[in-house]
Amino acid sequence: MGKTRKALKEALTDLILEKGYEGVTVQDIIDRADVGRSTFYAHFIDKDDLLMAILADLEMPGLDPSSWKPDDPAFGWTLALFRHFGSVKRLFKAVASSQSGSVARRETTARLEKLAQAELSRLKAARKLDAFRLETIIRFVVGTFIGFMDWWMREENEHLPAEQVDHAYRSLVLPGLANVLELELELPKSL
Amino acid sequence: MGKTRKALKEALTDLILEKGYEGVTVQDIIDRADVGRSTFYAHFIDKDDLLMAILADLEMPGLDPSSWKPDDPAFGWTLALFRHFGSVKRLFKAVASSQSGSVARRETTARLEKLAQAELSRLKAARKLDAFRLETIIRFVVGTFIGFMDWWMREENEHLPAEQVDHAYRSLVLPGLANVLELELELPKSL
DNA sequence: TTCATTGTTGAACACTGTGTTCGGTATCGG
DNA sequence: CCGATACCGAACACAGTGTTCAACAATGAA
Repeated sequence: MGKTRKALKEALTDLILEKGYEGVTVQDIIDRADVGRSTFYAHFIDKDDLLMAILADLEMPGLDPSSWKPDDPAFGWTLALFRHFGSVKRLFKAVASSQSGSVARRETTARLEKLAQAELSRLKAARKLDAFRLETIIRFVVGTFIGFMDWWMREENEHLPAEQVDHAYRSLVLPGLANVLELELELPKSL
Repeated sequence: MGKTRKALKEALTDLILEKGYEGVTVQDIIDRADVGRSTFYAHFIDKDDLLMAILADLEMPGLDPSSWKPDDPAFGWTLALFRHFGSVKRLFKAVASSQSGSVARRETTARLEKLAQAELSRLKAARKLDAFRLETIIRFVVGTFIGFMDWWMREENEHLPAEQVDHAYRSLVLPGLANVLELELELPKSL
């Protein structure tokens, strides 16, 4: 299992939440994990590498597009995503919040873009739109999703249930999608 | 006028565009600006301070809420904003893109949030919504705006006219606003 | 038990970058 | 010409990174 690796991951996770990714030094990490300096470098190339290892623990199970049915509601999986990230809040905050290294954030964004990509082709949106417009839309869907996650992870909003966050997300984002995709989507009212 | 200050600002602007904010060292800056090390620190506290000085050159003239009329169209100022940032593209890319220090980005976000704040109170949205919902909406408006700027500033999209970017922005963002604010807005179709 | 393997340790080191200090030089208005 | 101000650059102390190495500990198979 790797006791040392685990200790290092937990140490970095804690430290990021305490003082932000940039502010954490390798010395801080090995002190917290009670591990020798050379041991750190025996396991990870550098701080970024350790962060990516933590990111790997943030898998998105059951959210792969292959399980979607053709007649599922459009973007019906957003609630599942919010729920999942909510259940590993600590990890997500450490790894993908604006406080963290941009490496991990880019990785997360890239993964979500694949999801959105798959969804749009399932909806046959590609028929009406060129690649350029598709990319714009994907960036919009993912950018706003991460924006909402950031906002949710702020201390004042942590207590909100995933349902409410998802509802807010859908109220603000789906109307725009319906507009440009010329689709009828079930729109949540108000906020 | 400050010849040295100007040289330093231009040096950092260039260097950020070449290799990203994080990758630029003080040594790089003073070499490029052809300025002594101690001179740098005589003018600026550190790299972040210099970045903030560049940010100050990115003023948003004529975009202050005090000039708005009560019957202006809702969010009618977005095009002016896109145009303005487009006209100082280099500066904006250096200072507020995802490549740059998060300090300047936060500053920019904060300024835009004030704009959005003012717009929402002009629209009397505050009557229907509590502070919590208002904040959510403001974050949405500003987050998406910066997202579109980021996307516009990418090399492949640089050539796009501000009008097209604004149109895409409005098509995707305004419908959501109309939905939650229960307002009728002029919605641009398609993309 | 013995032995080899594998993981761990911490000190020492070279290196890069930061921010300060200080004596000396250039420039320019009055 | 004087003096103020701006600039220069070498030297320094400091913090952090990533590497190396000889020694030590733990484990498990024969």
